[in-house]
Amino acid sequence: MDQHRSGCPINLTLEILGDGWSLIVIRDVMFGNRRHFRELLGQSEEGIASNILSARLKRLLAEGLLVKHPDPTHRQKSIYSLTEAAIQLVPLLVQMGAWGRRHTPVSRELSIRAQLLEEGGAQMSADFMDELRHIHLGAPAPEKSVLAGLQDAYLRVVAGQTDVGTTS
Amino acid sequence: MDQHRSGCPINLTLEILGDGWSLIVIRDVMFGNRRHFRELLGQSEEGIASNILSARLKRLLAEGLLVKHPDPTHRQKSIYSLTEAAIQLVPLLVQMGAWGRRHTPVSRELSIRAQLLEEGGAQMSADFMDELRHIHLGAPAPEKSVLAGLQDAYLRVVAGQTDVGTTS
DNA sequence: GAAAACCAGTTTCATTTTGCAATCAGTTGT
DNA sequence: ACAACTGATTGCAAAATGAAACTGGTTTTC
Repeated sequence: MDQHRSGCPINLTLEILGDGWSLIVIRDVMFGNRRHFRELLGQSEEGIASNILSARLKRLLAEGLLVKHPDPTHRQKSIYSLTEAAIQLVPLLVQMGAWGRRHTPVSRELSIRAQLLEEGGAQMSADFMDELRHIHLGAPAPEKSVLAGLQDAYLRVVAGQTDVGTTS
Repeated sequence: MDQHRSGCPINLTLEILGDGWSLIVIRDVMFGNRRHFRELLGQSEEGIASNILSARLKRLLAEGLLVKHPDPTHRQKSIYSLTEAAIQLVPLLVQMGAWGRRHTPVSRELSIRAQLLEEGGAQMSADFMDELRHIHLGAPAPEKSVLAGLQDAYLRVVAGQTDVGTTS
């Protein structure tokens, strides 16, 4: 947090998230529920290097988008959690997914979640954010799990079924 | 366009726009209606360097987010226009502005546009996109100009009036 | 209780990208 | 002819990235 290029909200958001990896990390914590260093390192589609992941986690902690807690089951492990600021990135990520689905060569398996979130509209995003507040901030659990529904749809697509999301 | 890291829509969007300057350039073309190299170079709040601007314009042309036309008034000048793909970034930029306004130290003058677009909702974004299609793609002109409204509000804030956007 | 596997990073080093200032050649106005 | 302006390019130092090996510690396995 030295000096800012300008006070424009788009610029300031870009100064925090405007690189190739920060939002990937947040995406994996948010949608993949990856909470440890090794989970983020190994199970990522994109294959982030350990030094880059380390640097990004450090920066996201400093920027207040993530919080680190010790893991009771393993003295060396830390559990990374989203903060409210990161949870409020949901609509932005939904828009990124929607744009990517329309203008880039996405794969079907990896875009089904984006499709469902786009079709689910603001209500679904709000429900998802409530669920994230439960998972990461300890808020009361919502009745239904958006995340489970997204994961179900993903697994169905991976399994080869193609009639997902067609609101017939 | 060599190899992609993954087929995830968020990742693919990040591969195109995940740097500190690309969205700044698009923002200036979109909201500031800067259409020439020099306009983008000199009148930007953030002070982009000429080699970076040159590289970014080249990449945005290659990615299909901008299009370049010769300027009839000057043989060396080019007019940069947004493509439909870039115009569809409006909701994303609105979300970036909304998040930035909530979680970064924005300045009042530079965030009034973001505030109005956020308050205007999906309808205002759609109207704005129609206006951009008129300006950049030659589509028929809409009745009312969103851009003029945003600029008005900006100038009112700069002039010192503080009762803008308070939906009393 | 020793060995193996796992953990969160760090170190090293080559390559690439940025940031900044100076420069460039072509174009236009005077 | 000449100065100002056009969209860039060049040179160079600093920073960021990427891949792999490595570290110090922890837990599991045999």
